[in-house]
Amino acid sequence: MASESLHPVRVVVGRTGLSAHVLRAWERRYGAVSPRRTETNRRLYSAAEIARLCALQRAVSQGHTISAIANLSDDEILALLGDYAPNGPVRQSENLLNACKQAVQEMDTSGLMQLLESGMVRFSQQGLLNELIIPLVHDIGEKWQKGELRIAHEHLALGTIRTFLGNMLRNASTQANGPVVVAGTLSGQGHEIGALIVSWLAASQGWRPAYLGPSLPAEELVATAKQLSARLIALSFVYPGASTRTVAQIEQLGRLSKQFSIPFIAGGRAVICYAGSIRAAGGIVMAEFSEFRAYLGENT
Amino acid sequence: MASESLHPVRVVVGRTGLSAHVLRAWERRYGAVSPRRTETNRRLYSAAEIARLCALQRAVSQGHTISAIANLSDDEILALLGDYAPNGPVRQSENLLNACKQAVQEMDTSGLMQLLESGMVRFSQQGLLNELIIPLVHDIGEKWQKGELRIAHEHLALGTIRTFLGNMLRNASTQANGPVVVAGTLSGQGHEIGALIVSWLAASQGWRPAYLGPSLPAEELVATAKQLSARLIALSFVYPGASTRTVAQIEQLGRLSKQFSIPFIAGGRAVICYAGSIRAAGGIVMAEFSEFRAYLGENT
DNA sequence: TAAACCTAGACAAGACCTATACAGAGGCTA
DNA sequence: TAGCCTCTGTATAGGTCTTGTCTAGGTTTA
Repeated sequence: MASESLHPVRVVVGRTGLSAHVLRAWERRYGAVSPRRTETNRRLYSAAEIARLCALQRAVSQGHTISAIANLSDDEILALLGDYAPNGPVRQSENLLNACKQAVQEMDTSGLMQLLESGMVRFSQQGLLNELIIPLVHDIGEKWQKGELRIAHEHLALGTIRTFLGNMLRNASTQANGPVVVAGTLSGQGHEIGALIVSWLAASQGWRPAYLGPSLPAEELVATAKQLSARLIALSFVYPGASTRTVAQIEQLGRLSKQFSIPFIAGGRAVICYAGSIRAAGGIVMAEFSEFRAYLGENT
Repeated sequence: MASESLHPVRVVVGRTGLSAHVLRAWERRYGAVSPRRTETNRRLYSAAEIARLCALQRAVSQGHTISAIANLSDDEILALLGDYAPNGPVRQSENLLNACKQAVQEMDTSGLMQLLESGMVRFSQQGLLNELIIPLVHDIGEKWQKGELRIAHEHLALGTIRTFLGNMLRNASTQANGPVVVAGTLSGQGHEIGALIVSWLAASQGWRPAYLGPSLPAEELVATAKQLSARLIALSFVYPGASTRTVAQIEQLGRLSKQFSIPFIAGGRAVICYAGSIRAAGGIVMAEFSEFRAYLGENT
């Protein structure tokens, strides 16, 4: 097979933060890596070698001596760093979740994104949602309310998760002729993660989601649903307190939904606060994503 | 096959930002492209060749050496850039911007995403911003104000663009030791595209952006900047009208910015409305992304 | 005729290589 | 405690390779 991507030394310097001198010293003295060479003897590092160097550097900064660890296997280095548990999947998910929480605390967005992506590889969709993303989002919400995280932590983390989910949504294979579901949140509900998850779930069940984002008036949701001949409108509620504004929006949505006979369905952490209004307006209340998944499966 | 559009060298210079000298050197020394010639020996570049040159340029700016990558296939170059190769043939539309506008009108998010991605292949970063994304966002804003688009169109389109930019940001290679810039918008400024673009530009100039998303109080921005030892705070203003709330936030930011001596810089469509307050608070006003890029380059 | 474009060749900055030296931190021994 | 050793990041010297830029001189275009 042809060349996997190979990188000159300056890329490695930039990505690892190690100086070129150190890179050469580690190679010469301890054989930490063995990069290939060009015909003219320039080093060419593979992505795996760069990752290894990053791991080595982290281990060194944690107090290990380079001479002692330079010739360990990749797995051993990762084990040293503690973020890789060769045990059962339970441990793994716990570790991953904790690592994510720590990344949030440290405002390390690229680290968080990497962890999410590694979760994508390690879990099924359902597992990823139930064991990583949802607990993480809940944890962030709670810590924020308790004042343990600043607003900035929350924004940084949710922004990263948003990008991650947006990606998942984009890469989910969409059926060309699947039924359309319009997803979003009502005016005043500014939290979009739930609606994104819903869109992603729908896409993975063969529906075609139209993700409208947060804070939309009821008319807009319905008008869009009409234009796209949607078979369903899905909403997410996160802010509790049953604000009158939100209730009014729900009532209006109920009227329009009947008029054009497009059913709507509601979920999210705060959906129970609005359950009465939603049922009265003719909507379906779902407490769990799994119920939503089942609903989608039955009505494809 | 009828005449596909062929472009003289000056067009290529404009679109790629490479000098004519460099274009010829890459061709002569590494065979990066093989443009056709007129009868009088002038070079004529195809759209595909221009795209290839853009991709090569991006790869070089990420640290690859031109000699090593000039003779890779198009797909290999894209793989190097971390973008996945488009599975289908790239839609050949002479005017990408119009196609995007139409996709917005038709609420075709996946079409819009595809178009944005093909733009990524076809333009340099600069070209993509100036010729596609910024005009598109402006167009959406204008049509929305005129009532030609519904809110839902706007949300759908901006959500897609958000995901796209979030991706660009993620894939931009980050320097391990680059200076940190905190990017976001102040409370009341809910439009995040500008701040995302800023983060992306910063990342591509060797900075490490912390993208905080929209609507943050000044204290949060500064506290985050302090925690991350940021060298700069970058803001985006989109809503005009000089609301007193925003002005108050700017003033507070000015105070905190002085206190901790972290400079701040502001851009965005509505920045002129606030230029007075910003300058009074000690901030730098930038009307164009190119100025911002220059600032970043000088202060790395 | 001025500006744009072409070829061919030259040049200089700087990126990268090897080899060697050096100095501070820490540990071990007497 | 002094003396000595190892470990490890950093610096220097001197060479090669890479690559953007420039020059010189000719041709085409507007």
